[in-house]
Amino acid sequence: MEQKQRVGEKSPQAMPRPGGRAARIQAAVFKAVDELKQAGEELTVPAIATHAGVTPSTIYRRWGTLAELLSDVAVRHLRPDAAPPDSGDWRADLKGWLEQYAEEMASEPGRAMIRDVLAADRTDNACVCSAYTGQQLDVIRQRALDRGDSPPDTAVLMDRVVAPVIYRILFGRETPAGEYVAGLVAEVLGDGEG
Amino acid sequence: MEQKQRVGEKSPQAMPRPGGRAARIQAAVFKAVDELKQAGEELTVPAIATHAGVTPSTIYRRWGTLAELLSDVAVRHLRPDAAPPDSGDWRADLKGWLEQYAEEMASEPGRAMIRDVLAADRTDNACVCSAYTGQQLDVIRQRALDRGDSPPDTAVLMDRVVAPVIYRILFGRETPAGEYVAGLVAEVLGDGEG
DNA sequence: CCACTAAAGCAAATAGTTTGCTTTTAGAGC
DNA sequence: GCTCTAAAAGCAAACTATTTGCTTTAGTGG
Repeated sequence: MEQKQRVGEKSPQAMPRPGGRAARIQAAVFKAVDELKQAGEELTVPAIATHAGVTPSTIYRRWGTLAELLSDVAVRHLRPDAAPPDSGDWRADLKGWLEQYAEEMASEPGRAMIRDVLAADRTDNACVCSAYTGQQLDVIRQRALDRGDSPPDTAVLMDRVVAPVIYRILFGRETPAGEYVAGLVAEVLGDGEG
Repeated sequence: MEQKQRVGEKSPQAMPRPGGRAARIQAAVFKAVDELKQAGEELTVPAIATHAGVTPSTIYRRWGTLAELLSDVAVRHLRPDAAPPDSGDWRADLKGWLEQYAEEMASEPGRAMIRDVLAADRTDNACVCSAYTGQQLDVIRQRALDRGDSPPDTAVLMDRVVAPVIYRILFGRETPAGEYVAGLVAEVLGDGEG
């Protein structure tokens, strides 16, 4: 018989058997990570396992390493929960969105999440993460297109605006300020089209 | 007598007592890391210690964690060993330098080094790493200035050319190709001035 | 040359990880 | 709905890595 495969979610962390238990345990473990992080506890696999009411070996067998688990937790939080606000002025929306994005990513939790995503051996989470960003930009661009405007390509926005912000967060001594971010947007809008 | 402080190197890894032994052991450990990596061995602290003829506790006390050690090893390799070649045409030099930089960073060893640098808790190594890049760019810019030309600011080059390359390496599904890199340079040179 | 101290060695204790085996449970076919 | 199957969880015993207290070594300054 052929595969029926009605996968409930296409979330990170492929679940070859999407029955209730797998999901329940995954949720418990993710919650445990969040709660321990919140509480400022040491994030170790045994600690997470205990807090989640699960055996360490369960975590090791599902995720392999702590880094992979933390990476999955991070992408989860990096998934945007809403489309960028729509003010009717897509340039302003772009600027606003980027300012918020930069602030969020430059914050300590934000930086930690990026670090966690990148620390995993598996590279997919990083791609997913940047795909989320691209999708947000696409939403803003689509609104511009709908109004007959011609916004820069998503790839251009990623290169000119997202990449510099992330680069500075990862490699810079000080975190990118709002003024700097606004400058990036102004530039890409300024020379992308008259 | 005042401090004589003939510090052999001002390398990363502050050495409060620059006597011969500290340096010898550091070198032995770094070499051990390189050799084990080369040999495809599992990179663990005990393995490195054994290979370096040193106790694990020495490594733990000096570096704290494997991640910190690997980070220090990585910056060491990321330090440029020579100034960018000088062809007399700084635009060509810039393009050539970036192409080589991108290729090096996008290679498996290159990616691993960036990962290692970013994985450390201490954030200084990442800054040092980007400072190296800035210095290389400065050399090229200085040549342009010496000829009365007006190259883009280093910060602009970092944002427009280095950041996108690194972003794509870290977050992208496929590695930035030479054509793409050349395009970035062309753009920044194209609209930075005339 | 001696005293002083930072750093290394050593080894025991602790903590984290892996693994073989057993048990549970979701899903498929009847 | 009931059984069968196999993926995934539990358990516990190795195993490996990390931490730590104490001792020893070796640069540095007197």
